Amino acid sequence: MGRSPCCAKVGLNRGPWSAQEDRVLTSYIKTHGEGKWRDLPQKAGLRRCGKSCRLRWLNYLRPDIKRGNISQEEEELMIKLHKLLGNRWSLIAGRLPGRTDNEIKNYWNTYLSKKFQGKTAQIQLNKTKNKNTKEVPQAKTLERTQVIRTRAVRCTKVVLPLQEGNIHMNTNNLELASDGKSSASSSTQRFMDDSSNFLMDFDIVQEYNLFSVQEMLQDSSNQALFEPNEALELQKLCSFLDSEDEWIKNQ
DNA sequence: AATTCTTCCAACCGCCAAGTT
DNA sequence: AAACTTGGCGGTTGGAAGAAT
Repeated sequence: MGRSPCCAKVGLNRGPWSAQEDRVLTSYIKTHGEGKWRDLPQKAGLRRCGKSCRLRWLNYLRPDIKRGNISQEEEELMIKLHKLLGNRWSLIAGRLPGRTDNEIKNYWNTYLSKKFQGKTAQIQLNKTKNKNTKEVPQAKTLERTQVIRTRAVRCTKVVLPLQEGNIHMNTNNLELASDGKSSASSSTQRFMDDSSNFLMDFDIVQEYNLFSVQEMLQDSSNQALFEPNEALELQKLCSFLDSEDEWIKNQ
């Protein structure tokens, strides 16, 4: 009973990957694509756990990965997103093209967390160290706001109907597409066709912090955080939740 | 030059939720 | 419905590399 291990761990390689292992994994994924991590090691001829293969590919071998030299712009974006989302590394990484959650997490824990120590409303930044001798701006301040709590889950099938003129509906009525296509209404289909799935990352039913989003959207310096269509969707979501609250109060 | 200390990050671990049987 | 599997996440750690003594 209980959770079985992802693989038999006996006789498997552990620790740093060799160049040969990297080549084997890269070659296999280029031919067969990602996924089926459990079976991959055996099929590819690697003496590694499937999880380890997945991690190595996602965090290091993927062709679209940028490594190192995090720019000032990326750092500022990281700080803003962390302020908004907290330790939701995968979500933050999703807003920083080419960066992985592991890299963001490491960068935060190594450099940025040291800047933002303390629990007061305003935090002095005084750490300047950076591996690449890049100077980090000093004496910045960061206002602490509540973060939007999201769930670290695969969230691919929750659809938020956000069309203009949306009627009131209880959150229990949020439409769930059973197969991602057949049950999608025109509004949900529109949403799924949208280039941005950003909003689907949030669990609005239980943990959405409306105030934080509204506050964030009102701050023009945060505009760069979102694509125009994403900002629009967030604003629609705020309006929708506002009207939803009103409607519930009136029942 | 040798030793100790510190920093950094790749990799591991356990947990959770979704998906499958 | 329950049991089990899979994929994904965030927290933590071990060891290599660099800095300090």
